[in-house]
Amino acid sequence: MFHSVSSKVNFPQVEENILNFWRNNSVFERSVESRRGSPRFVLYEGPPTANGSPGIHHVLSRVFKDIIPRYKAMKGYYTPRIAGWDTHGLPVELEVERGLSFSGKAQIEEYGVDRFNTRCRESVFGYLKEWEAMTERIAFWVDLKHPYITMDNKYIETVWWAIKQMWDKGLVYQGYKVTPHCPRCGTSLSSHEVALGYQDDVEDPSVYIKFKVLPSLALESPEQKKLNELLLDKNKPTYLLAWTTTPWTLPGNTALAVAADAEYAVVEVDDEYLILASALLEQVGLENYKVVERVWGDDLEYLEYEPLFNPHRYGVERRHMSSGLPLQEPVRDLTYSVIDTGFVSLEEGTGIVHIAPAYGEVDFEAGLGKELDFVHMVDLQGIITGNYPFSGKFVKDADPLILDDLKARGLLYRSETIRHTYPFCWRCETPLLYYAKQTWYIKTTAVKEGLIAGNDEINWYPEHIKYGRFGDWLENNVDWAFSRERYWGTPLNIWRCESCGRYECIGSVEELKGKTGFTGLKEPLDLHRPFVDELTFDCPECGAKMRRAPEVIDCWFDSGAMPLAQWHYPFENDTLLEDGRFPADYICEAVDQTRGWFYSLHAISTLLFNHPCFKNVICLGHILDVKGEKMSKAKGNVVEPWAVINKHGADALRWYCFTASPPGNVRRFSEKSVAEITRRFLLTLWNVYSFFVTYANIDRFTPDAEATLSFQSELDKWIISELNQLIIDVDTALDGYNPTEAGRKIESFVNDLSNWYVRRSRRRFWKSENDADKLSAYATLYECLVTLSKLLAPFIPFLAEELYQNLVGSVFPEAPDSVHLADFPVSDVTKIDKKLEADTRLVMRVASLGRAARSQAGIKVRQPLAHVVVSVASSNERRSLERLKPQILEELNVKNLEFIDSVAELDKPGYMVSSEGNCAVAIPTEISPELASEGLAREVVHRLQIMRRLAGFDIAEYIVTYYQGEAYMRKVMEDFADYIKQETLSRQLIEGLPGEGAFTESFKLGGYDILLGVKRLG
RNA sequence: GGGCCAUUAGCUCAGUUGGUUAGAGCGCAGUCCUGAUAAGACUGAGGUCUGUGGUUCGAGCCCACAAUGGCCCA
Repeated sequence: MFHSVSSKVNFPQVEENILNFWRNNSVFERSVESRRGSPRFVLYEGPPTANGSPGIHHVLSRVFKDIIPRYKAMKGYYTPRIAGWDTHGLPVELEVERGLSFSGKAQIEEYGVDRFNTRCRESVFGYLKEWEAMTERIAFWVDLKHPYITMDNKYIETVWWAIKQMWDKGLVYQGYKVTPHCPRCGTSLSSHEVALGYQDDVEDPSVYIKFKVLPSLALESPEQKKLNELLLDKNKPTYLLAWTTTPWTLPGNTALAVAADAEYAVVEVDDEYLILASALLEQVGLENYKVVERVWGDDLEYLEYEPLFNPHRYGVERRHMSSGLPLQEPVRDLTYSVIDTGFVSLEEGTGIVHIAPAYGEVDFEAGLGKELDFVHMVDLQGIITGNYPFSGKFVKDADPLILDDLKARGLLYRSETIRHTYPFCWRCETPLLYYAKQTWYIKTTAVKEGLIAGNDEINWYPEHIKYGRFGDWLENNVDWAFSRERYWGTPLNIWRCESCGRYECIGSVEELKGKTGFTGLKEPLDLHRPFVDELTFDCPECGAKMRRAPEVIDCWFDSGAMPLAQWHYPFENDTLLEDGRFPADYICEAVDQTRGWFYSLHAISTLLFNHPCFKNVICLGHILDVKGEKMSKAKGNVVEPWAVINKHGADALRWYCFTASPPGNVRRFSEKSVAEITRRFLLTLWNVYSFFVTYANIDRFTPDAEATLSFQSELDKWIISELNQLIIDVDTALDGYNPTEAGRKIESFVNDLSNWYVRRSRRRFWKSENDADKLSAYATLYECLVTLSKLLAPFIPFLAEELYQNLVGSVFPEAPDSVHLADFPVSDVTKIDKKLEADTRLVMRVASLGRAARSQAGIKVRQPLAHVVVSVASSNERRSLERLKPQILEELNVKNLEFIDSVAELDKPGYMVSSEGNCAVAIPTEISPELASEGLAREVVHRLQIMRRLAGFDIAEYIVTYYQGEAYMRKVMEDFADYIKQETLSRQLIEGLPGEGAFTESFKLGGYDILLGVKRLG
């Protein structure tokens, strides 16, 4: 006996019970261990940070991470899955800073790095319990008891090892480079972080500045000489007109750039001359002034001008951009010159570009190329240094003061504002400053070819990411700025000699401890700041003290090193690269990880081994709200996963994730869709299951593993054929990392099973004799349900388990006690009959048309008709229908099936035709008295069935039926007595008043009055 | 400014290598069926397949350009 199954079901409750079963019986662990020794299938879990509640998008990625390993396990692979937690980085620090109401690094230092990092350490697991609960509840099977954690000493040590490998290959360098810098967080941002924070429509100054040109002796060409004559005119000074949107960089100006091959005009404006590109005269509004001279850009080269702010006058250092940036002596009458560069735009501005090497990437490059001066007058907090009138101000606040100063000196030609796109810090929304400073880099550009070649071997789903978003990113690779001037992170493992400046990279704790003069160690060892900062040793060159560089490393490096660091490679598990644990077969994250984790994994793996570390990747689209807008706390449109799970269950949410839309697309999430999934799919499946169990128990059906289904009807053969085809389809789709297609195929099968197989087989299940046909029906439906439970196990592990345990567990004690320990079904291709499948589709079509004809004629299906007339495209189809004739007769409640050659023959009085394409079906509209009586008998049966249910009788319970009515009705009751008795499980039909305790009702059927009563037997 | 993705019924989505009259589910209106009943069937309304060109005997599908939305980059 199966345990009884109500058609009413509370999925979340069923799921909770199954969770308990899995927990109490270590089913996950056993599902892994039972396949030990088989080939491995490796999933890398991209570590989330548990310092906030998991969102619906985390559910999406976690169920996609789950389904493939579950499938592979059932296919026999050994597939341990290790959880991981990302614990370092700016997001964590910012969360802690927020909690402490800090506004910058100074407060952290004051508070103490020790205490601050302790807070970070606590914060990263603030929501661990909730993450673990959610992970378990949605049945993401992963080993939560032994996770890798990026802040563990062992994890850090592997990261150190990895950096040391790169160091030894000469791939780590310290560059004086302009990087996007967040003045609030006090650190550089990597290019992928910058990408997160662009804002449109930012209002900034748009100003035109005049740079006073000085006469020169060095000018030689005729044009230059003419120019010089103008410059010698003491009454009319000459200015180069330049344009900028960042006035605060003007004190750092050390050159002006022109385009050598562009034409420039000298315009006489009132009592001064202005120089700018001819092409931009109109745009700047100078087209109506007199052009006194036209020259080429290269004539302007080497022209000297007065700096707007002589750095020496304002107490700011001036360095020279030759090797080592040597400090320059004060010069009273400092001049700068015009240079030619390739990047001067003639689309906007003036065609003369202000160059401040400290504050722009191209400016810096130009500075290196032309050996310009380097003037840096802003500190790391974005505050102007020196003794300018605007010193001490934040750069953006200094902008208007700088402009006032220039205006007072007559050097501001025009001041406006523009709206453009500007990058902001993705965490704290402070405008980023492009800022020259020393940063540690990994020379990823050295392995660019390897990155691209490695990508060729990776399967991306969807495919377009491969050579689209990811491929483009690799093609445009720049070196990885991987150091951060922060506190909570893997400390950079580079030590520097205080005296001679020698650097050394340390690759392990052992190596560090073995250094001559090593000191500062406190037990227990904690590799984090500030303790690691205390670890010093002697410089092997000069004997002075070696101190650690103050930076920590980008947390993306942490997570990207997980293939090795989760195993503490190479300090432990040194066979990792050969024993199948590397590379991963599968990873899965959302599309924002293209430049995040996907990249850091790929880069580190390529740098170390010149080999990709993942073979297949599903790249998920983002989840939007029901209106297609991004979910955000501010908008209040964030969907809380627990609410959905508690109401509809995890399986419903999982099935939604897999089948609702292609995984790579953006998806609009609504709870309504999950509710629809439940109705459309889960309840349909449940109803079939409940139907089966109800009747199987009545008939004491016991499946026999050895039995051959030799008595199968055409209907049975058909659904078994569809089932075996389904196994192939699902297997193929999952093997190709396409759960969506696989799930949709299952949906379609369940629909056929419910709405054709079960509907057409119902009478076979409730007829009284236990004959071969009935057994065949049970065995067939049983096989479908058991196979479905296995096919569905990776998708909806709870419901699959419920089906399996009841259908298999209660009958076959020797079978695995969980569907997740079972093997994936194998298709028996000999049972696939394509002809029968096509023929059955045709029958369905004819039945559908027949019902349509009945509907149009207004004749109930309950009313039997003499025949149905069908016209089909070919004699083949006619033969097919002949073969499956019983299905049509029963479905349409007709006595006979007739064929005609052409639709035209049907178009006559007395018939109602319905057609589609080459197929037409007609029913007679005349009903003989005999058929009318039979129809009435069926009507009586129908009413009695409803009464049985209303009276609360059991499905299999026998009753006595009473009736009283007009003569015609009495005759119907007598003529069809056997039929009525059989259908309604009535032992007797008694004419007369219903007995004591009977449930009675009276009806008017076909115009005749009748009183009916039903009563339990004794 | 550049790149990628999407755009098919009110909503969510299918739509094979280009080939009859573009489909499903939900929702809506109506009818039916029902011992799976918190299901099911049928009918109806609802589509210029985002637009404009092009290739072709034939385009929802291929090409070009554009629009809208989303994402990424500068």
